[in-house]
Amino acid sequence: MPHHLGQAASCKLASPAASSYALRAKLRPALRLPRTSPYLCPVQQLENSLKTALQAAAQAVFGVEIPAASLTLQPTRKEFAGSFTLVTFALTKVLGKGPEQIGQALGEWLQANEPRVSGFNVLKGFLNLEIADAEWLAVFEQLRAQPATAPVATDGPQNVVVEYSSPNTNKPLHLGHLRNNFLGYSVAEILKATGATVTKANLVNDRGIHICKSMIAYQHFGQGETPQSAGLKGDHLAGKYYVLFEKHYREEIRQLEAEGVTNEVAKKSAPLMAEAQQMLQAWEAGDPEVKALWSLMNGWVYEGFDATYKNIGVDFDKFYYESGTYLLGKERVEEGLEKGVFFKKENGSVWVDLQAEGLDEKLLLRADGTSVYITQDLGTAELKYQDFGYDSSIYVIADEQNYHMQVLQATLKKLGKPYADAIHHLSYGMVDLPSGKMKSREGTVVDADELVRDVVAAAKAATLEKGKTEGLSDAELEELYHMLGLGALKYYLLKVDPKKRMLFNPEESVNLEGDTGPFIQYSHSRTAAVRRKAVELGVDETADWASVTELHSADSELIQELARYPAVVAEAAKNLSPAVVAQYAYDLARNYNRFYAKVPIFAETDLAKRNLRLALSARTGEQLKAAFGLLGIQVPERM
RNA sequence: GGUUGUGUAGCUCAAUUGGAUAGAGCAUCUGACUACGAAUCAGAAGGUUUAAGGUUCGACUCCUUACACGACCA
Repeated sequence: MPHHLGQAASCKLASPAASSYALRAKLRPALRLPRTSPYLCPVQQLENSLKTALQAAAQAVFGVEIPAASLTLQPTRKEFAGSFTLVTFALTKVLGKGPEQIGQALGEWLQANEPRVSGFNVLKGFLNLEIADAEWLAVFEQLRAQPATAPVATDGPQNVVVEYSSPNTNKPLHLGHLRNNFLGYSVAEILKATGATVTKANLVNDRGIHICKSMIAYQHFGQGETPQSAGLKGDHLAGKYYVLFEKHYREEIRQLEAEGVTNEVAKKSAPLMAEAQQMLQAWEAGDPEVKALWSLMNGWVYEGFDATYKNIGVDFDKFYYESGTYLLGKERVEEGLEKGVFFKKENGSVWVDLQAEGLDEKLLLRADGTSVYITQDLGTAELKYQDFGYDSSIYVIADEQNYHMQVLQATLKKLGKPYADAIHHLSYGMVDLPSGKMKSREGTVVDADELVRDVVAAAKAATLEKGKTEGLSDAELEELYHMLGLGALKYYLLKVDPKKRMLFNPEESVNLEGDTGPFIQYSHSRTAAVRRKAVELGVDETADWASVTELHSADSELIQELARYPAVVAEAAKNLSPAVVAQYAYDLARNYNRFYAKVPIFAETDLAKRNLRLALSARTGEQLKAAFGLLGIQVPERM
């Protein structure tokens, strides 16, 4: 490993040399391991027991056995009475009756024989079931038996590598990288919440023509400038020279064209580009002077990245560097030739034919023996498997590389790699601006560091305006502004389905009302205020509510929302979608605020009810914190 | 040209994977702070789900065709 990215680079999962792939393959013939049975959340358990009761009802009333799979139970829509709805259309054929008739008959039987069902109503083909308050109290008890952060067992993968961020070292991070970083971090945390072992990996693209461009420009115009002397973060300094290269390079092309050279030839023959190409060759040949400059500039960049990563709150367990892996793929190419799944053309270049897979012929190694992108990807995939023996390897990469990732997976399959099926491309859409696409050449790229500064400043201004932070120290205030600014930004980027292209509106991103991160952070700080007040009033925290028999609808609705959290985590993990968690956090916060406005807590005269509501409020706070933790967003005690 | 993704209120996003009258937020309008925190809550208005067919008890969701925008591959 040629470099270290500061503290973030602590590779606690560094692989022991003994863990060879061959050994692991023997130990692990199948990628999917047998699992403990998935954990069902209280709501799912209730649904299952309702299904069993419905089967019994069908048996008793119609004398027909219904498979559980044909019973579709869903949450009742808000405008109707009830909590669960059975769609009876699907049963008309099996039971030989009309949908209303079925609903009525099943409902009557349940109300008479199933104590959990306190009432029902039928509308067309929908049977709405009302659940007894005692059952909701039991559900809440069951939920509370586990802490909000308890792992949710699923039948998903248990040993996962999530590769994300993977920046180029010639310029600082921008808005697009932020979506990538937030997604990668969050998906890793969500998978951890299912009990999986997760390794966050970063494959740093530290070699190639792009960094040579920065280096050439630095040699020409740098005059020994350093991040310290320039007062610039290292990544921004490298970016400055990359821009300078492009500027002078364009100028050279223009001059050549003025002399009558065609654009195509000018691009290739411009002196600066020739120098950059030469430098790349010198680098590959190990030229000590070039390597020294490369180390120096990359070192600056890593310091800059390290600061940004720290600032935005993402981390990594393992760094890979292309300078260390780019040659590895050639072995895989040899392997493919030996196995006869790759072929050589007359000029010596190596290809794989993927037409049977609906793809194309793909170049794997150039005629001169130099590698292309996919060559190193083949090598890195193998290396990652040697290091971690994963049963799932997730690549967080923008959807412009969909084809590339398909080719990678298909090629690994051709090679007969057991881990080929474990590869998963988490493909996310690009981020657009109101002005259109981000284009680095047109200078419309939103810089990550600058953006973070802006959102934090906006959070600060709004917080000062509210003026509710009396008693916080200056340091605590700075922390709060940062928490709120980043909360707004992360939530904004994560609430959208990853696979969809999205629009970044700077004004909306710093908004803190409605469907925003700060709204949910505010809701959490409300639960914290309730807790403080309870302590202030000397309410016994262990006080129970055993005598409560009747609930307000706001109570039971909040319980129902709270109790589906484990199912939400499982779904988010299955779909690799932080948006599912974000949506849930918003729903829970809204539910809580409604509860807060509708029913009294401290003014409640029935002390058992008051105790229940305190417990509901506390649990809401824990789950908002847990859910936001999965998104990489912190929540404040007051704001 | 080939492959592929997307298209939902003025704008940004949802829709339990085929279920009820398609839901939220922003913006607009109206109400609620000497209530436990108004970064909140309650309400109004806003839709031929790009278009046309098809599949069935039922379609934003599945199929076909067209259109628009994007990405990738020559």
